[in-house]
Amino acid sequence: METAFDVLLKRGFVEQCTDEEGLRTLFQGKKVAFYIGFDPTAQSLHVGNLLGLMAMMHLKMQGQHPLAILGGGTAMVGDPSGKNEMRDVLTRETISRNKERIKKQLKWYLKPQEGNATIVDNAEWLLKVDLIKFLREIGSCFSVNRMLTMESYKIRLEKGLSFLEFSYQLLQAYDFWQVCQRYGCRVQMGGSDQWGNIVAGIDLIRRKEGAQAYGAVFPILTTSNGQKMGKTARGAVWLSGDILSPYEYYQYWINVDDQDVSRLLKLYTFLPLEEIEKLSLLKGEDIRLAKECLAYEATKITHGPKAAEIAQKTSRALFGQGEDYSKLPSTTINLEEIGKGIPVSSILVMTKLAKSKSEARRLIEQGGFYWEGERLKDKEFIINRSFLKGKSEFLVRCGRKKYCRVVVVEESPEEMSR
RNA sequence: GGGGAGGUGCCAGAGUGGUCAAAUGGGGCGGGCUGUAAACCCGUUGGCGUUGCCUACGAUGGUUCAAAUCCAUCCCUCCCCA
Repeated sequence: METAFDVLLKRGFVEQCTDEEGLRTLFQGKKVAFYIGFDPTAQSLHVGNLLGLMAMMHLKMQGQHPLAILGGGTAMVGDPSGKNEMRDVLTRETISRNKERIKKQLKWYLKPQEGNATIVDNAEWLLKVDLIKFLREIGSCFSVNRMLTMESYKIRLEKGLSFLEFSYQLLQAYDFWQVCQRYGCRVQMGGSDQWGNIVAGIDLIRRKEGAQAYGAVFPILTTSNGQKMGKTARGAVWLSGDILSPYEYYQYWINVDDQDVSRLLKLYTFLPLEEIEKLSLLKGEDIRLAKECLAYEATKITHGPKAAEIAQKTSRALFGQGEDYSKLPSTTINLEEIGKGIPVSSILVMTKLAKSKSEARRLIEQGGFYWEGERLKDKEFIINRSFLKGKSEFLVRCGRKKYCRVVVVEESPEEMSR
């Protein structure tokens, strides 16, 4: 019989786990609480975190009970795993700001209000911990010798590791023990860099409870030629729409490597495996169709069906047939300003297509700027009223695939709101 | 606490008084080729009012006509010893 765990296995979510048979039996039939932690170290979760969320959603659909730990306590310390440099110690204010945002995201995916999913903040127990008691009860269970041999510390042992970060593993192990007691949770999952921390928790539970706990880790997201995925020019692929618009999110998926499509479809969409198999048979140019499915489904999951549709329409309009790119991110410019004349380089900065005027000039010079589809190579060009020819909306393109809409308005937005 | 080595651009890593906005590689960006793919080739990669100016080589002061380079103090990291 196929268990919920098998679903994850088949879709390629499991890179490594402690006891495959054990997990399979555990997931047979009855509800099992399992947990994944999310530390609020940034303003938003990113596609890497989404992998865990996808796993949680899958298991939830299979009738299991996911438990998300919001790492309000652990974020105070900072996980050194997988990092090759010391982390900045985040201020309490930053953490609590991030926490609010990330909690919203977790709710969006896990929908705890429907039941069968729980979100807890580990600050709840970690902030109350008494140091001496902790060291005696938990610290005594850890062997520094053993910790030092762990892969996750290896880089950092060369580059520097403070005690603060070193102790992170104890906190995560403690977390696991806590949720084991509080929720009867005996399974933890995470990114592959979490292996060490997860195993530490399993050991702690064995020592404290004499109980068997389990762990599984997801593969690291790399492109087929070995580079880390989830990076764009603008940094990580954020899940929050106000940092990365649904359109840009959609584009990220559309632009994925051919060779990664099938794997990503399994991981980042809920499409049935048979369907994915069919899509994987596509060859050459047609692979784009599979990418469209991927992009659409993935965008639907994080931004909703409506946003996904708009993103798809916009994308098609810009790169294929169709005219409706009205939903493309746009920048408004005051007509009065245009009257005075604005250098093109400034327009590029305003539309955020270039970070600075120097960069904008460079880009124009190199022939990477297009105004209404026409290459404009004069970096000193001044946009003025006569150039607009009475139109009030323009499509601006930068490079091969970055677009922005420029809308000319009579008055500045501030004046309009007054 | 003692001794040694270091902190350079997005990253890695040269440079050890002027010729340094800083070699080289990676990454990024732009162009070409294409399928909004990969690979490959070419160009580019601090900012600005761009033949010039400003800000930058851990921080702050100092020496000098001139400092990433010399001196002082401080902060941080690594290694060895305790």
